[in-house]
Amino acid sequence: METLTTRREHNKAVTRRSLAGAALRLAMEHGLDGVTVEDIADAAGVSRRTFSNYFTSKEDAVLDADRERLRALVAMVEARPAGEGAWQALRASTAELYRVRPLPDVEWMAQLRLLRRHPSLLARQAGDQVALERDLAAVLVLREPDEEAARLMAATFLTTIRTGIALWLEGAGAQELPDLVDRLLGRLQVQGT
Amino acid sequence: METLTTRREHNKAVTRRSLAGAALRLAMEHGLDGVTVEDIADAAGVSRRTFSNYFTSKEDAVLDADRERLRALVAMVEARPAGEGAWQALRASTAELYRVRPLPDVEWMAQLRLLRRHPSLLARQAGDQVALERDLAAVLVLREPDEEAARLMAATFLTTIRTGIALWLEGAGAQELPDLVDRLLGRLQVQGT
DNA sequence: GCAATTCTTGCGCGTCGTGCAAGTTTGCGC
DNA sequence: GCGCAAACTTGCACGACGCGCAAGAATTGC
Repeated sequence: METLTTRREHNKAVTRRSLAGAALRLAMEHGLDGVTVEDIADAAGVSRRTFSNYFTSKEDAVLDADRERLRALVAMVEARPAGEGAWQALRASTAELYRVRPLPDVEWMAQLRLLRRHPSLLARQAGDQVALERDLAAVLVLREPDEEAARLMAATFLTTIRTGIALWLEGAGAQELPDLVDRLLGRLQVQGT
Repeated sequence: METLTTRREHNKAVTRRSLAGAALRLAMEHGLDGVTVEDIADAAGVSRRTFSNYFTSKEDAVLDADRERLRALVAMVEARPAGEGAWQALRASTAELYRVRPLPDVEWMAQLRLLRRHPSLLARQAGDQVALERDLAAVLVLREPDEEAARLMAATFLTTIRTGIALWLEGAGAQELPDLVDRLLGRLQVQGT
């Protein structure tokens, strides 16, 4: 059993996962405001100072998995067949994401729901997405040469994802999230060129 | 010259405007990180504690005018002719907003540009918009009965506004912001029902 | 004018983010 | 293995922040 990467990178990845995991777990258990950075650091077995070396805030840590998911999505879009149109590539990648990396079990999601209502998390999530818009647009521009259109697509696409999650969290959750998101994506049309 | 509202409401409004104005001015002058809440409070002639009675953070205060603008926009959408479709009402209201409340002068905007690059402001702005999505969707639902579609429209509309501003800030600013935003809105189509 | 409501202020406390410097771990060439 | 350099962790210290609380000041309505 060898580490594929160097020991350093491996250790860092472990610490990061440990911190993000502890942040999410503790926040779901005690509420976001019921947890301090120190609690998270303790649970991960590192100092408060080290926490700050990885994340700038609790919110940052809690949403780490989310960001990682989105980055994976961008990579999937990039890997779609060359001929495929921009919006189609986005839709297909989204479906692929839910297939390849399904959501955790139901009661876990139930707790996550409560957590996600927290305003500072919503704000942070929105901010993260804004930061990703450029990267996504850069990938899209290969399929949609008009930069303005690519940028608009990236932004509205990410917002649609977020809206889908929001609706799903608000609703009884009767329907599956992937179906809901796909339906929303189908309603949207961004004209290029 | 009588105050139209009660003295209390008037005083509060004055203090709020004073704080928000000082926050924006000082932030443009020294950068967001170069200003403390205390600085802002001093400039507005109130205590640090009182600042917190109005705003929860610097970012909150700096973006106050922005939020107010958006709330005015929602009111405009509500006031559009009854027969008008949802998206059309949004587009028309946006144009109206730029007509009724034009942007301040050029050099003021130039400084604002620098300020707006600050990540914590972008995040906060995005968060503010998310908070407004519900209100906007509630107004839209009169014109677009499908709640899901109304919500999606609200979200993508606000994102388009934000994207327009972002593109405008990044670009040389050669074109007028209202034109840019309107063009983006024209590219987008949200299917109802 | 007076009592009730609302707003301001100062104080205190726990938390947060970060620069810094000392200590520890890891990587790598020899 | 050995030892040096780079990278990472940690504790410390500091300014700043957000907010609960209670006392004082302003405003309201009667």
